[in-house]
Amino acid sequence: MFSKSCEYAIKAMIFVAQKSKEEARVSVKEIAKGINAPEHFIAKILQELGRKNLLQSMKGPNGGFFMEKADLKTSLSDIVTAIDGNKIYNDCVLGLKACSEKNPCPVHNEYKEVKRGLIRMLESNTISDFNERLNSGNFFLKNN
Amino acid sequence: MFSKSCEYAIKAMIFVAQKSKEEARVSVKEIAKGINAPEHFIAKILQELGRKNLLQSMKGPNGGFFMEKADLKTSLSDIVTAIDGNKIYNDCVLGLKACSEKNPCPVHNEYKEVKRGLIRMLESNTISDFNERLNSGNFFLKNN
DNA sequence: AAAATAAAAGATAAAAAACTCTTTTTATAT
DNA sequence: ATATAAAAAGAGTTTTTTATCTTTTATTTT
Repeated sequence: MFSKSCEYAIKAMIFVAQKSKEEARVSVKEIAKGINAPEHFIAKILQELGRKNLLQSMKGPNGGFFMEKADLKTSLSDIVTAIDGNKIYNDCVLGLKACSEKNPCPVHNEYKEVKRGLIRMLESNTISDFNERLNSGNFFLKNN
Repeated sequence: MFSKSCEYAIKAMIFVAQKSKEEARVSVKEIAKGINAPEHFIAKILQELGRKNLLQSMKGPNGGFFMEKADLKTSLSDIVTAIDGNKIYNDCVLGLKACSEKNPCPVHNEYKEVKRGLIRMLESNTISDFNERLNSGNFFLKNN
């Protein structure tokens, strides 16, 4: 569904959001540990998320990654698009370049419904939604 | 969504089904050309589909791939599972091994609905459905 | 100003996926 | 029987993705 990078990105965004409640900054090391991701790899992803302005960062002592209030409005779709591009929106399930509404592949119409549901899900779920869920204690991000 | 191999597999299955209406056998070369797939690569995939008994093959002159009536009942799900395994059924969207109904990740419940739709789609669409659609002339498999 | 800390950037390495080439096996036709 | 055709199998190669290591730049603290 998503690339590994994208999975990490989503987890990292949620993790940073959780941690930056009390104005704290989170280092790459903490994030990597917190979401079981390879440190230097997640660093690259965080850089990209920063470039795309989905979260903020500061260098130097007491630096790290953090979120402003606006960043909490980021949707899953924003993250997925930032890291994996918009192939979920555009590409044919069978990888046919010519596939379209007017020239549909045999799976097109059936997949359209699934895709609609997926996109709706991606666009309606935001980081602050996830935050609330985690705060409730009924959801988890840890892998073990 | 699916691996490249899996996309090819689906296209190949549909292509062979189309061609084996009149008892004909189709060579790897024809299939490769017909679905714009690299010849030796699709050959491997066809081998695997054969091993899993989703289609039939014969060696030698006038040999090639073909389908028996029963093979037309193959669902998209059968093909996807044969090539990509059942990660669509089992894996967490965020790649969390510990994610489950009892221990859900923040995306779990929302994704569950999407997944349900996807699986329904995969299981209810068969090769013969695609065949009929292609026969109607309103659907296409060619890439250009 | 100097030392320390942490992200940014760049370069390299390992693993997986996609693709290619060669040889072997099996069936058919002559 | 022999030659031929086509898949099966095996052994690479290339490309992409994932992961690691090193150097540079920015910020803070002393």
